[in-house]
Amino acid sequence: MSATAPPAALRIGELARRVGTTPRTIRYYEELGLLGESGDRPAGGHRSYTEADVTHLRELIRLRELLGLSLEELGAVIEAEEARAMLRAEFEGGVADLRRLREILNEALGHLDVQLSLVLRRRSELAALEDDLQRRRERVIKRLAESSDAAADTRRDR
Amino acid sequence: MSATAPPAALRIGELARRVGTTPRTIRYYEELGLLGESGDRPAGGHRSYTEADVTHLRELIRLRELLGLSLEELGAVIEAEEARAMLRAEFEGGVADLRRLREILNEALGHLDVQLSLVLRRRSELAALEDDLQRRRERVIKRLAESSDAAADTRRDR
DNA sequence: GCCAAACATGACGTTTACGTAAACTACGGT
DNA sequence: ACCGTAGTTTACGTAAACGTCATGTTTGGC
Repeated sequence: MSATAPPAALRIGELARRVGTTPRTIRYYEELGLLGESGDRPAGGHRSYTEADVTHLRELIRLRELLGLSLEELGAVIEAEEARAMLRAEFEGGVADLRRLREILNEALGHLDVQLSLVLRRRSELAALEDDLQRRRERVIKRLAESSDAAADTRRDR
Repeated sequence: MSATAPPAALRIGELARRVGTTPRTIRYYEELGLLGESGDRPAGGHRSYTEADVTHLRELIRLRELLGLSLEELGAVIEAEEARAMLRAEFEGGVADLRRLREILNEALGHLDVQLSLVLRRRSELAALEDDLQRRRERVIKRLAESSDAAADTRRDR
């Protein structure tokens, strides 16, 4: 009996269903290097994924959709995740030196900051758009009110 | 001398430069029906645009980029602008009836609301993403601090 | 050990959103 | 009237991001 429940390995179809995409897309992303090559696979054997892969892939899709990044840009951006994986891998089998740890953490921090800056820019652009739309909406409403007044005048006049 | 300054007609190259795109793209958009067909053109004659077209095209590009809409979806969404144009056209040559006016205004309002709802959804999704990133950032920073403490311990121990 | 369902691996097809080249034409200035 | 620059149409090309077979292989269950 293990202390933590087994990760319950997923196959590509399940993973696809879980994140709302298709197996083909997942293989494509792997081909582009956006998803770790699933370690060692018997060459022809089925790909196997963990719960962590689910969140990772969801994250990829989220960045793609919300920031409008191309898959290539995405690859450049998500090296933060790789740093995290690297960290986990290095500490999996025992202790590692602190110097290396802080190196990795700093790298991850840099990548997170890049992503945050992208998000902030988008956010402000969206806010500007929203303001414009809101202003236009007000103007339309004002004109509707005016037209209503005019109609009232007409009724009064006749 | 006219009361208002002449609209200073633009040709396709200038328009493209102004909005940061290419003539090809503009013709393509026209082909898809996203840009009014420039009224009557001598069949082979140059396309002519006004300052209003500049803002209109900018708006299209903005919606496309920020909301991640396909050109087809865009076409469905921007009928608000067409309503506005219709209104302007109908009132250009004189008076029109109030019933029709309010009809058009209500239509425009509906389309604006659709756009606003799209923007709001995006906005909240982006906010969620930002929160996640921020949280992760905090965690990394905390771990960096911890590693700094550990380093201090090491120095003290030796 | 067998079998159906799911997966693997090419390879080619498809859609979207334009780019690019060719051959011809229109416009504005001198 | 001429001429260079920019524009027109038509058509084919293309990069990105997958979809869609076809064919063979794995896996989990009985």
